[in-house]
Amino acid sequence: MPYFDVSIPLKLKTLTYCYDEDIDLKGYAVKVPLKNKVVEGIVINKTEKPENLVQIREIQQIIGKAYEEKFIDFLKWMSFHYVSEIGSVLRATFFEEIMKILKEIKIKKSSRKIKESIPFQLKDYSLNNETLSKIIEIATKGIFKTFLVHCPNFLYEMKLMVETVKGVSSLDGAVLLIVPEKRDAQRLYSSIKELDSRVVLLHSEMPRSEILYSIKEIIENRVKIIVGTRFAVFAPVKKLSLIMVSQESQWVYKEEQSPRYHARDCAVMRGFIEGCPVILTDFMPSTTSYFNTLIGKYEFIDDFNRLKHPEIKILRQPYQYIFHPETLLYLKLYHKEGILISCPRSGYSLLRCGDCGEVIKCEKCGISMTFQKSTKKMECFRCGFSMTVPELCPNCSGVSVYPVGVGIERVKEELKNIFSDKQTEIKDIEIETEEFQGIWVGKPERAKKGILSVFKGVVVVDFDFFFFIPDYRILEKAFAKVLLLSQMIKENGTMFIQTRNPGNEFFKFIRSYNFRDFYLYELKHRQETGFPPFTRLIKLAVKLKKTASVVSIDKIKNFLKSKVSGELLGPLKNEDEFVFILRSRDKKKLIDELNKAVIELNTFKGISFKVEVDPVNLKI
DNA sequence: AGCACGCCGACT
DNA sequence: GTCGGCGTGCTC
Repeated sequence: MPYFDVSIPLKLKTLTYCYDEDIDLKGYAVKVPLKNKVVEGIVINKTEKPENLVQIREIQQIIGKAYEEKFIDFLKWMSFHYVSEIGSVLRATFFEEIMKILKEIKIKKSSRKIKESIPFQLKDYSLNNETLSKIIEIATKGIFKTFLVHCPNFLYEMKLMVETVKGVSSLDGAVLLIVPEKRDAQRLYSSIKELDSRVVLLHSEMPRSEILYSIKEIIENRVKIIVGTRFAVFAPVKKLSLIMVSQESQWVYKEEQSPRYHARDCAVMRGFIEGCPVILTDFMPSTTSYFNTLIGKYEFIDDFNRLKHPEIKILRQPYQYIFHPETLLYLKLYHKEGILISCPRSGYSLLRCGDCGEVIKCEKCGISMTFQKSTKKMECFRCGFSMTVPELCPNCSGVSVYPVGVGIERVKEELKNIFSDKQTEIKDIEIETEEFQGIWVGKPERAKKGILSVFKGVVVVDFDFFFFIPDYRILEKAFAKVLLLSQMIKENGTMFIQTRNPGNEFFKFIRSYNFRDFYLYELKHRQETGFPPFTRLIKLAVKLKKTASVVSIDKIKNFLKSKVSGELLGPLKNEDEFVFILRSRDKKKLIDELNKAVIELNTFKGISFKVEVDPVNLKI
C-alpha cells in the first residue's frame, strides 16, 4: 500500500497516512483522521512505510489539487530554511482561502470596493531603456536569474515596475510585484489598474473576504499582475513570468510571527524553484544584496545616476549652538523657499552629568531619556516612563547636569531667537501638506519615500545619534535615511549634515554618493566583526515549563554546543525565556545542524522554543 | 477522598 | 488547534 506524508496546518510535523490507490498526490488536499477528529491537510510527498509505527491510518478523502508541485518544494525549503514545522508554513500560505475555493464554498460577492488610491505620478521619469529591455528579455527567456537594480529613488522603482508590466504583458505567466507597505501596494495597484484590469491586490490589512476574492481570481487564472506586501510572495499563481521586489533592503519584509520568513529571500528562492527571473530594486540596496552581486549571485545594474542628486555638505556640529555658521547663513537666505530640519528626537535634549559623563537613562529600559524644558520633566520614549529632572546625577550624585544632544523643542527655541521677526513660520513636518515653504522641523522617520523635490534644503542636526544605535546594519540604514532626505530636495538645493565627527570615513562616501566604496568599507568591517553576510545569525529562545525541574538551561546549552558548530552566545534571560544567539561562518551547515538539533530538542521534556533565522534585531 | 482546573504533550 | 492525562490544590 502506498504511503504519503501529509502536512496539517498546525504546529506539527508531517504525518504519514496510507491510501489504497497508487497515484501521485503531491500537492493534493486530503481529509485525514487525527486523534478522534477528521482534519484537512496537504500531501507533501509519497513516502515509504515508517518502520517504527505500528498503526498507520488511512486518507479518508481526496478533496482536489490545492498546490502546484513546485510550490510544495518552495514550502519545503521554507520549512527547512526557517527551521519551522511545515504545518506552520502552510498556515502562512493562503491555505484557508485555497481550501474554500477548492470546496466551492460559495463566496459571497463582497462589495469589492477597493478604496481607490492616487496613482503614482510617473510621467516625468525617464527610465534607462537598457535596464528595461534587459528585464523583459530575461523574462521572455523564462529562466531564473536575480538582478539588483540600484535606482535613484522610490518613484523610479515604481516606474520600472509599471513599465516592466507593460513590456511583459504578452508573456504566458503572471508578474508578482512586492512592495514594503500597504499604502505603496494600494498606489501601485491603482497605477497598474489604469493600464491593465487583470490585476489584484494582496496586503494583510485587507478584509479576509477581499483576500479570498484575490486568491480566487489568481487560482482561476484571470490574473496577470499581483501587487502586494510581503505575504504576496505566497500567491498561488500557476505560472510566474517575473518577480519584482522594491525597497529590498527594508526590514518590514521580515515576518514577526512564525515562520519568520524574509519576503525578499523567499522571492529569490521562489524564482529559483519556479524558474523565473527576480528583480530586486532599491535606492540604498542592502549590503548583503550588494555582496551577492560581488560574488556573482546577482547581477548589478546601476541606474542611480539617472537623476541628479543634491550636493551634500558635512559640517561640524557646534556644541553651544545648534547650527553651524554655514547652515545658519543658508537658513537665513533660503528659509522662504522651504527648509526641513531633521532632528533625532522630540523634547529639548538629553541630560548629561558633568562629573561622571553619563547620560541620564531610563531606570526601566535603560535607554537615554529626553528632557522637556517646558515641563521640566524627563521622558522615556520607548516605555513612556516619566519623572521630574533629578537634582543629583542618579549615577554618581554629581551636581552639574547639563543638556547634550538636540531635540525638536531645542531647535524651535533657537530658531525663534534667530528669526525674531515673527513672520517666519516654524512648523512641525506634516507629510499630508501640499506646500513646503518656510521652516519645518521633524524627526527623520517622518521622511516619506513618495515625497520628492519639495524643499530648497535639508539640515540634519546631531547626526551622531545614529552611531549610538547598537545594530550591525546601522551604517547602511543611516545612509538610506540621508538619501531619503536628500530626495526631498529640489534641484540646485543643498543638504547639510551636522556631526561632531566630520572626519569619520563614512561621510566621505555619503558626500560623494560613493556606494561602491561604502559597501567595500562596510563589508570589510562586517567580515572582521563576524556579521552577515559573512556569517548567519540565528536566535533561539527557550522556555522552561514549570515541570521542567529535570532539565536545566545549562543542559540545553551543552546540548546545543555539542550539536551546532560555530559560536553559541547566551543565554540571556528575558522574562521567562532564555535567549541564545547562534552564529557561524558556514551558513548552510548552521541551518542543517540546527534542523537536526531541533528534532532532538523536541524530545526534551518540559521545554518549548522558538527559532528566528536572520533575526531583525539581536536585542533580547 | 473527590473533583475542578490548568498545564503539557501528542497527534500518523 | 484540540483533546486527554495527570498533578495540584481546594472543599465537602
